[in-house]
Amino acid sequence: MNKKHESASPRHAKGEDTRKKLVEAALGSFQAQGYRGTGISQLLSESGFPRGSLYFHFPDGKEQLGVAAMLLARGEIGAGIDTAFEVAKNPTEALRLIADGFAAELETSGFARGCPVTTVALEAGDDTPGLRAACAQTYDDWIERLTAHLKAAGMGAARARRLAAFALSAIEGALILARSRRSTAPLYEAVDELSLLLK
Amino acid sequence: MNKKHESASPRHAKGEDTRKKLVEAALGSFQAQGYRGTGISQLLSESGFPRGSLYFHFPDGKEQLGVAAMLLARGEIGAGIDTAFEVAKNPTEALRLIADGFAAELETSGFARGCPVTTVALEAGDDTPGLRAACAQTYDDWIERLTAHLKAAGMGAARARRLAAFALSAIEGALILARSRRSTAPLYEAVDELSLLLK
DNA sequence: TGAAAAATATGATGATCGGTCTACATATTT
DNA sequence: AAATATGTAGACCGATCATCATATTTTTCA
Repeated sequence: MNKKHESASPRHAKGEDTRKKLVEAALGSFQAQGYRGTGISQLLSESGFPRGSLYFHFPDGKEQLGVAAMLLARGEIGAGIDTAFEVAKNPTEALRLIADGFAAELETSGFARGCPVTTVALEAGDDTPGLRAACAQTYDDWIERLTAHLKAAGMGAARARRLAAFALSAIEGALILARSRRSTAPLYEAVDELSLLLK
Repeated sequence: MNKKHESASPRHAKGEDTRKKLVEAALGSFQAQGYRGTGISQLLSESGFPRGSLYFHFPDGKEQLGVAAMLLARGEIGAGIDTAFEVAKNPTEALRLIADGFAAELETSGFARGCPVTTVALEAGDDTPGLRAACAQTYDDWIERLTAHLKAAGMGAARARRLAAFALSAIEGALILARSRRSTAPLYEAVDELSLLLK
């Protein structure tokens, strides 16, 4: 009768589960419609949870939910970066794999879902300082990962850090153009140009 | 008593003047706070116009105002691109001048104002198709201008178009990182890396 | 000039939706 | 059995955008 003991992951209390689903739903909607473009009510009706559940898990409301969503995005895309560099033979190929991931996201969503962080970062102003900080930390985390991988590929530390930041800039910008033009071409063109610098 | 005759610019009907001021106020607020983050009421109280005036000049409401703002941004930044390439000796220097412009905008606003189009473009979804189109056209316009200038500098047509799009990607992405980290460094680093490709 | 017509300005109003909070019910743990 | 964790329901207030009927100004043209 007790369901808790048959759970596959005993560490997962039931509450953690609804919390996780809320964050996932939030990330998906934020990514496609933006932070302000996503209403709490919409989020709840989509995920099926009642209103109060959200405010139990996120007493500080929408912004706290946004921060959690950014944290999730950081981990997901960060892991994507790591595996891309592990699988690929060289940095150029790794960037191409990363581009593949974003391209798939764009195409399966009708070019609605670009970078989940950028979408939110541009909306986060002084009124949502926590959200703003979470976005900034996410970018920093990705740059650090990229830097580490470039160094591991034999690049000098200073050059690696610089190229890592530039690669992120270029890819983020290409994602915006790609979304706007409804084409993944800018993404792959950016990778091609970046590969010229990866020598 | 009649004020109309002492106007310095006889071509400017009075109505056009308030329309222009509304668009300028809108662009400024959209750039700093985003499209959805900017309320009509806020816009009106800032510019001092009554509510009805806006809906007289923009019967389709906020979205039409947004489209007009994007058109203004297109012209302003487009002109900035042109003059940068006219003044500069080479494309690298031109990009640096363009970066200077964005850097000044960032710093005078406490890193609140990045690219006015990107801020809006990521918020424009299927619910605001006109706004989305206006953003896309603006990017296209800028890429065309950049392409023309690169070709004028002796670059092949295909390479020019490709580099133009990549340069825009890189600068737009750098603007996002710059805003997020509250530093203009990513902007100039992007220009430095781009200059390596401009040979 | 002067009166009709068009253009523009005005602000009260409404319907909707936003995020937040409170009070209570149920489940789970101690 | 007591205590805590979580789920549920609905009411709240403020802000949002859009609309309207009505002034006022500007233009037209007889």
